[in-house]
Amino acid sequence: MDTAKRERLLKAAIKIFARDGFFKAKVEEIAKVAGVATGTTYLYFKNKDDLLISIFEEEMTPIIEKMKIELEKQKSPEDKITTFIKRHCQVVEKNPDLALLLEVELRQSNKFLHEYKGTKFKEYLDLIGNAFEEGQKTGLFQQEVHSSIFKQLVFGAVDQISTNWTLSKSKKVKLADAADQISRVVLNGVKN
Amino acid sequence: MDTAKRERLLKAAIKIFARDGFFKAKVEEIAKVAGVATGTTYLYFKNKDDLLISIFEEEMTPIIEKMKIELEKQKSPEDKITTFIKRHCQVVEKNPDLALLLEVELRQSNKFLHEYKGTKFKEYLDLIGNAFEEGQKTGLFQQEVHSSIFKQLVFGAVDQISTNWTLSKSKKVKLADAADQISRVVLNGVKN
DNA sequence: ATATCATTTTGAATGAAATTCAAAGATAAT
DNA sequence: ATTATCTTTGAATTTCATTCAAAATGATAT
Repeated sequence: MDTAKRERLLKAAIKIFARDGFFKAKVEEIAKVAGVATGTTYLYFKNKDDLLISIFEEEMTPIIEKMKIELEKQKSPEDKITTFIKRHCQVVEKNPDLALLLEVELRQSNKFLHEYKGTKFKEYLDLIGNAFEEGQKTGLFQQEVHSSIFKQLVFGAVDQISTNWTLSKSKKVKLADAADQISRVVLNGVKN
Repeated sequence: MDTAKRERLLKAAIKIFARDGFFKAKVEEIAKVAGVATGTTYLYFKNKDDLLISIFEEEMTPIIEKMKIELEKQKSPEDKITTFIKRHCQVVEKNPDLALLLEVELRQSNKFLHEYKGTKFKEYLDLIGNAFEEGQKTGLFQQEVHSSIFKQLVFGAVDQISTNWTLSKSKKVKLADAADQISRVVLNGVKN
């Protein structure tokens, strides 16, 4: 098992999937970009789907870990939520190819790879949910809003805005500004 | 141009796309369900992507029209936004197959994401954006939040929550309750 | 260093599905 | 009824994902 070759294939796949979309992307081209023959791809990955799943597994894990560490540094639930939104946007800004892929394929995953992907994505969402519940316990946030609604509301908002930013050509709006506005609205919206 | 035949193809496509997913669905089977030969599909639609985009266009148009009429009845910007969220959720609840198709499969189409970005979707988003700007003018809503951020925030939140509801098996949470909570958070979040 | 065996890589062959298009069928006009 | 035009057909073509027999590379023993 040549780890470097596997890594080259993963990076090439991120690039090509982001550019062409998962279904239009040609395995032949991913192999070419990685500098191997078409068939070699199938020595390192079961098939095209497995290539996508491996990207989730291997690229998402460290991102979630870093996010967890960052949130633990924040003392107040408010700061945790602000930090989550800000850092999510920073990750998107820094890895537009990966972001586009995760953003767009996530829904498909929700449908087809539900069993596999469920835990990883849930883990990410729960970072928001847990911070919110903590804030509810201390009386900072309203009791009337359910945490499972709040976490999806925040993720949905951030995801929509950052996906749109990634796809837009101009990039005249800074994503960090958008992050500030999202934080302002959602926190103001649930504070007592 | 045989309108009835075109309509039969569209309805067949909604059925088969919803059952098998866009990429697993075979054009041959859509044609069979519609009672025409495979090639006939290509006389009415440019290709498989165009079939999906046409579903979006033609099913979305009456939905947007009804939403517009409903919003015009509301006097305050606040009521317009609450109504938008509530009615979006009602439409999703009433047409789960179509909703799933628009929410999940549409995003898989490269054409939709990169090339199409149609006016229809913008039109829908602007219903939120316009209500928000109206509220800003009358001093009801904060000036610091930009309408293009607000409209995407609201749509992203509603879409995330309703997509998740559609995909979830249990359906124990009522989507109408979720809609109330979303309205509460986003309006409370931007009010002066 | 050479022969033998094992592992990895290759890219042409296979199969499945989207798309095309020449021929067949239907409709209208004279 | 015959010719011209327009529509539909489905087999042929094209485009990929995936497979696999052969070639290349590497490891081990003599």
